[in-house]
Amino acid sequence: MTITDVARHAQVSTTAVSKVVRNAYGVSEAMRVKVQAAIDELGYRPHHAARAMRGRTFTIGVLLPHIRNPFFADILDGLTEEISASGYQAIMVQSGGRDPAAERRAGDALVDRQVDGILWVAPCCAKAQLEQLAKDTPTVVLGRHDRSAVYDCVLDDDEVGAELVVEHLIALGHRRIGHITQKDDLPGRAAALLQTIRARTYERVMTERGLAAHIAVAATSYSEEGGYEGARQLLARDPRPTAIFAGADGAAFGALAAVHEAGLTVPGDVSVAGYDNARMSGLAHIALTSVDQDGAIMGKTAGRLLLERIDGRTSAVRFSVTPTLVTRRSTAPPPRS
Amino acid sequence: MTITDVARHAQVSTTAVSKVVRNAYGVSEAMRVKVQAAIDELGYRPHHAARAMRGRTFTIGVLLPHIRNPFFADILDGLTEEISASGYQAIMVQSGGRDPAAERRAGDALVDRQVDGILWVAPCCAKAQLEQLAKDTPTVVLGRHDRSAVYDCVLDDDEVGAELVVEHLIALGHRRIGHITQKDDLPGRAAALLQTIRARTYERVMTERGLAAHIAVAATSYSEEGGYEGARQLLARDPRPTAIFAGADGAAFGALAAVHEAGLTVPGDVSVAGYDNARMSGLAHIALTSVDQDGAIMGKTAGRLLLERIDGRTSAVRFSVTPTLVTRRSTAPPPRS
DNA sequence: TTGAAAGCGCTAACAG
DNA sequence: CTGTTAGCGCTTTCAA
Repeated sequence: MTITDVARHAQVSTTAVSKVVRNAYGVSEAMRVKVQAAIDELGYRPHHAARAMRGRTFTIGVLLPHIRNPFFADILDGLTEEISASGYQAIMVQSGGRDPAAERRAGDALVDRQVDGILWVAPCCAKAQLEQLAKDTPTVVLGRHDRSAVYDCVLDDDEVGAELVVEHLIALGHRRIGHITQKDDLPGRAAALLQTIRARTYERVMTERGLAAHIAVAATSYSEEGGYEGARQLLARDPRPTAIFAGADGAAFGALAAVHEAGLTVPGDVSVAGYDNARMSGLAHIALTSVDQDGAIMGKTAGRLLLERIDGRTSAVRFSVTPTLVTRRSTAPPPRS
Repeated sequence: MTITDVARHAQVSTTAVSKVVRNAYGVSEAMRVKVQAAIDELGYRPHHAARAMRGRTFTIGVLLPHIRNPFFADILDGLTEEISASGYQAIMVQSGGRDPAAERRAGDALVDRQVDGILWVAPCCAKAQLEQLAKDTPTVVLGRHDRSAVYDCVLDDDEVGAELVVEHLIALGHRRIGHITQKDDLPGRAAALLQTIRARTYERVMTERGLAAHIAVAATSYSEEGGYEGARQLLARDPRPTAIFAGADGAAFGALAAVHEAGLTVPGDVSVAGYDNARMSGLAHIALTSVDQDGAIMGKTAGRLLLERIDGRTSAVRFSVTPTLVTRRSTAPPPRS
C-alpha cells in the first residue's frame, strides 16, 4: 500500500495524494474528497521511514532516567494528553540514570530516529551537550535549573519547595533536622541540578534559623536504597535527628523503612518528609508529608512548548511551577525528652 | 555526513562502507580497517530512516499498558541488559492500559516505525490482533496465558503463584479470605488474562479446601485506587474477611490504606498479601507478603527470544517462570474472636 | 490547481 | 573481494 497505489486508484498524481495526506496548501475540495476516499478505501498509511527521509516523523522523544520513578508517570500522562490530539506520538527511552555515557547514547538514539522534538527529563549531562542537541532538534528540558537561549525549561521551584518542608519541620519544633540528597559525580554542573537546589536551600534555611550546628546531610541517592542508607547514616548520629527531610519520596520510603528497622516510630521518634507527592505517599498507611509539584501540568506544558517549537518558535521559554506542601501524619512535633 | 562521504574519504565504494557498517559477509580485513578509520574520523552515523527503507531499524518496540507499574521497570531492566550488547535500542510506548482502541493505536505506532521486534506487555486486545501483528513483526507477548504458533510467550505461572498465597493464608488459619481482582470488559478473551487465572485459582483452592462459602471477590482493578476500593467493599461484608489477597502489589498497597482507614490493623485484624513482589513491598514499614516472579529474568528472556526471532526462528516458544512466595509481616494468623 | 521528475541515504542484486 | 546501479516511498521543486 503505497502512495502510488492510492494515486492510481484515485486516478491522480502521487503529488496530489501527498498534499492531501499532509493537509498541504493548494488542493481543490473535489481533489481532497476524491483522494481521501481512495485512502480510506485502501486503508493506506504513509510509510514512516520514507516520510522521515524528507519531512517530519510526527514523533516526540522522551528521555527518562528510568521508568521506576512514579513521578515520571505523571509527567508522561500530561505530555500524552497535550500532544495526542495533534497526531504526534511519544516514544520513551531510558537513559539509565546517572551514567553520562549511557545518557548520551540514549539521546543519540532519539536523534538518529529523527524525532521532531525531545523532552529530556532530569538530564545529568553538561549544558553544552543540551545546547548542541537543541540547535538541531526542538528541545524542552524538565527539572534542571539552568537557563538557555536555545531550549525551553520546565521546572518546579525547588527552592520554595525545600523551604516549605524545612520551615514546616522547624515550626513543629524540630531543631535536629537531617537531609538526604543525591550525590552525583558531575563536576561543574551541580548548580543546575534540582538535588543541589534542594540541599542548598535546606542548609540556607537551617542557617538562617540559627540551626547551622544541626545541619546533617547524607549524600546517597533519590531512590529507596539511597533513602534507606541515608537514614541509617543520619540515625547513627548522636544525638540523632528528630526529623528527616528526604529530597524525594522514593528516598523517604527507604527512610521510613530504616526508621522502622531501628525500632523507632514515625512520627513519634522521628518525623519524615519527602518531595514529589507521589500517588503512593497519600495512602493512609504511609501518609507521608511531601511537596506537591503537579507533574501532569509540567508534562502538559512541556508538550505544548515542544509543539510550539516544532511549529517554529525560536525564543526560549521558562515555565516554573510553584509547589505546595501537603502535610500528613509522618510529621509531628519532636519527642519531649 | 552520508555513506557517500565516507566512501569518498576512504577511496572506496559505498557498498564497501555499507558492508563494514553492517558487519556483513565478504569484506577483507584491510578494507574493514580502512573504512572503519574513515568512519571514526568523520564521526559518521548511519541515517536511520534511509536504513529503515531497505533493511533493519535495530529497534525493539516495547508496548506497556503504562509506566506506573513498578514491575514493568524490572522487565525493562532485563530486556535492556539482554539487547544492548547486540546494538539494539528499546523504545517504549504507553498503550494506555485498558482501552483497546488506544492500545491498537500504540501498536500501530510501533509497526509504522518499523521496529524489528515487539515486546507486548499484558495486551488486552484479541488474540487475532496479536497474531495479525506477529505475522509481519517478530513478537513476544508477556503476561498472557494463551498459546500461539506465531508469537512467543513469556509468563509466570499464575496458577502456582495464586495457589501459594491462598494456601499460605489457609495454613495460617484463615477461612474468610477475600480477593481483589481486575475487571476488564473484554468479552471472550478473559481466559487468557493473568487476572482471570489468579482469580479462578483463588476460587478453585477455596472450593477444594471446603471454603467455597467464604469466597468473596471484589472486581475493581490492579491499581492503588482499585485496591483501596476493593478492600472497602470486602471490609463492608459481615462478617468481614480476616485476610485479603490482592492480585497485584499496587492493589495491595491500596488495600493496606483502606484497612488502616477503617481503624483496623495489619496483620492483627486483617492479613494482606499481594502479587509481584515490587521492590517497595520489601521495605520494613510495609513488609508485604507477596509472590515473586522475577521480572528481570522475564524481560531478559523476552529480549533473547526477540533477537532469535529477528534472526530467523519461526517456531513458537513458551517460557514460564515458576513464582515463589515471600512471606513478610503483613500476614499472620487471624484474630481469635 | 495539478503533475512529472529528481533525489533523500541506504541496501541488495549483479557484474567484474 | 570490490564496485556499479537500481530502486525503497515519499516530498518537493518546477512546468504546464
